[in-house]
Amino acid sequence: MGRRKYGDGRASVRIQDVAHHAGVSPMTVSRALRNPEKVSEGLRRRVTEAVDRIGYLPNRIAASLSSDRSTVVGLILPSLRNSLFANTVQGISDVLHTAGHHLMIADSGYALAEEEAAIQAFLQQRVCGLLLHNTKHTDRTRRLIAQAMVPVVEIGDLTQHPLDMAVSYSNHQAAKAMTLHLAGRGRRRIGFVTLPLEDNDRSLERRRGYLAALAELGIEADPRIMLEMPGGTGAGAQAMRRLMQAEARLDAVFFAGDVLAIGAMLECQRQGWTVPGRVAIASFDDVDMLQFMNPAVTSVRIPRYDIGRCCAEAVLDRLHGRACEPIRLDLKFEIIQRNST
Amino acid sequence: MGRRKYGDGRASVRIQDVAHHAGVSPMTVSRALRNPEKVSEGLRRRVTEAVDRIGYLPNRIAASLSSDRSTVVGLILPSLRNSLFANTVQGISDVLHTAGHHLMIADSGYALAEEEAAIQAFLQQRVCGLLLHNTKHTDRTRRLIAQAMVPVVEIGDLTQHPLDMAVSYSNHQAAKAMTLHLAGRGRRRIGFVTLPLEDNDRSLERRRGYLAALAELGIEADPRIMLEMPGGTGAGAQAMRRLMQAEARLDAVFFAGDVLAIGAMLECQRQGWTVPGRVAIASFDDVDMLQFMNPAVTSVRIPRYDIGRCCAEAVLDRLHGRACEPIRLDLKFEIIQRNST
DNA sequence: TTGTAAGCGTTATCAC
DNA sequence: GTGATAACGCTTACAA
Repeated sequence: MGRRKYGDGRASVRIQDVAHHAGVSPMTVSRALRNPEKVSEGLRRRVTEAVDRIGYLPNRIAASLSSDRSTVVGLILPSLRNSLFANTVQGISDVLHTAGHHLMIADSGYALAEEEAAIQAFLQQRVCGLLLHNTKHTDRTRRLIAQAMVPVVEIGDLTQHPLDMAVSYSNHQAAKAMTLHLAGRGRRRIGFVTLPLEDNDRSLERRRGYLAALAELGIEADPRIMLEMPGGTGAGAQAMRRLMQAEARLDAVFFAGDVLAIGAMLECQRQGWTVPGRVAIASFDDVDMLQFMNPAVTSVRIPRYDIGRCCAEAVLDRLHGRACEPIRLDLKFEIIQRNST
Repeated sequence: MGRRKYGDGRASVRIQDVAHHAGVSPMTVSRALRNPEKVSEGLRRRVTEAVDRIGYLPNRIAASLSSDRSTVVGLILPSLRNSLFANTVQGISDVLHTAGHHLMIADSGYALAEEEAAIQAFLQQRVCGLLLHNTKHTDRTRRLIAQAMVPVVEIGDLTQHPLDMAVSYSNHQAAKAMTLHLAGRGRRRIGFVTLPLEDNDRSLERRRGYLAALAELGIEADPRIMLEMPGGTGAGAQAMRRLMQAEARLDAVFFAGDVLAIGAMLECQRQGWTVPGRVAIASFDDVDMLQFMNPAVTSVRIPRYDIGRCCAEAVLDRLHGRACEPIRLDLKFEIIQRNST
């Protein structure tokens, strides 16, 4: 036996209620709402009137179960606090919204195991697509995704071997390009400050890019001027002090994170180290702030919003049967040169 | 007749498949997974083994439909780009994650009609709770929510008359307190720069707070030194110039938005207007950056992360039958005084 | 163009 | 402690 016994009262209005009020069958209601053109005008009007009168809100849970189609896309970021991701999220949201889809968000706290848990949870919610910032994953994550038959886009780095699709830019190339830019401005002793490397493919790729540039330039990498720091303005300031102390001939620092760079700039002001006279400063991720610093800071600009748009579109394309083969889309980057270099 | 005809193959493994493999009924599988203690140890193990072997992921869509219980909370923000909200989102996510719940996000683009549409969409998804940054809503929004029987928390301002619950701080009191602080530092001609006011209850409350403080101080409000600006560092800089031009005796400016204040600070540096000598600067929303400016900027600190935690907890409490009466929780604010005032 | 019947994968209920 | 059965509210497939 079922429930609905002691007037336990589910609150919500069902399609059948609309059908009664409009004097039609539930199927006609369903059609009138989803394919109005497939229903005669009279019925169509009676249905929409009934819907308005009794306040019917179609139950998408039931629709999803029945049709085996979901409209929810899952996004997993390392952190929700990072304002850089905000642009990407907005791009995703804009595209999904236009298509009548929805967005679920989780964060992995920069932990692979948490990413795995979040993916499992999303698959249980039967999301119709998965957007992952990470490109490094646990084995079980790979297995889950292989089984799931759901489009997946990795967006944090243009990895060589995506799980499925990749829409991003090359952290490696970007970091290399910026290092070469500094060299092009006559700098030779170029420090490098990275965010934590553990399980972070983006940070690792950026460091690799920096090292690749040095190799190409025939400059030997000097571990004393390569720092791994936590995030935050304070960490940037501290890094700046430590580098200046470690190497008197230091003539440039490349910060692989915007907040670090800002902290470093402010520290230079405090210490009276002129930029770029005494030392050049370059940043990754072109936040608004950098161009308003004094001097304005040279930076790698990443098309974060576009990455969001394109990864969402990649999922939708797959769902709609357009563009069925896995894509690997490079949205590039730009070196924005300003007065700090 | 149903489907499952020409081997159209829904991919996913069902509870029944687990049941077969474990040699038990589907109900036992369901119980073993949700209430392990209600199943004998032997069956429990057989079930978990079967689950692992065939890679079963419970279908939460079906579970939700059957049990009329969802684990998804919907959050609607004016924008996803604003990094201030990021802290709140993280707080929400942390709490929901711990409780095994999930988060859907949408943005209203600061438009009431979009908020309404997002709420309708979320209700169709049968979210178990709704978190709204806005406190101003369309009539239809109010009707939708009244019908929905879902816990709702408004988090952008501690409104006097919440739809249901409110977890926030008083924008009015905060702006008033900061204005009084400036007066307490001997300032009399205090400019005020706000973000767009239209349909934005937070901005309106902040301006009301500013005006209330002036009234209390017996200072007449001067429209020439009250500006409404779009967001961004550039707008802050521009506002600063216009205010200095409009009123030579200007001795303080209160920016009701952190990015505006930063832009203004940078402009003061460029123009050689000493802070706080020539003019004091105060900000709303204590972002990291403000304390690293030179001089560090006095600001209202809002407990954004805690607001996120508490609003999520309010929803969960209601769902679990704890704390059934509507709460209105004031998380307060702090005036962080620094060298700019 | 409209309606009927079956079934989506789970859980609530009751019987054993 | 375990299982059979009937829903949950919708859509697919097919018949009229």
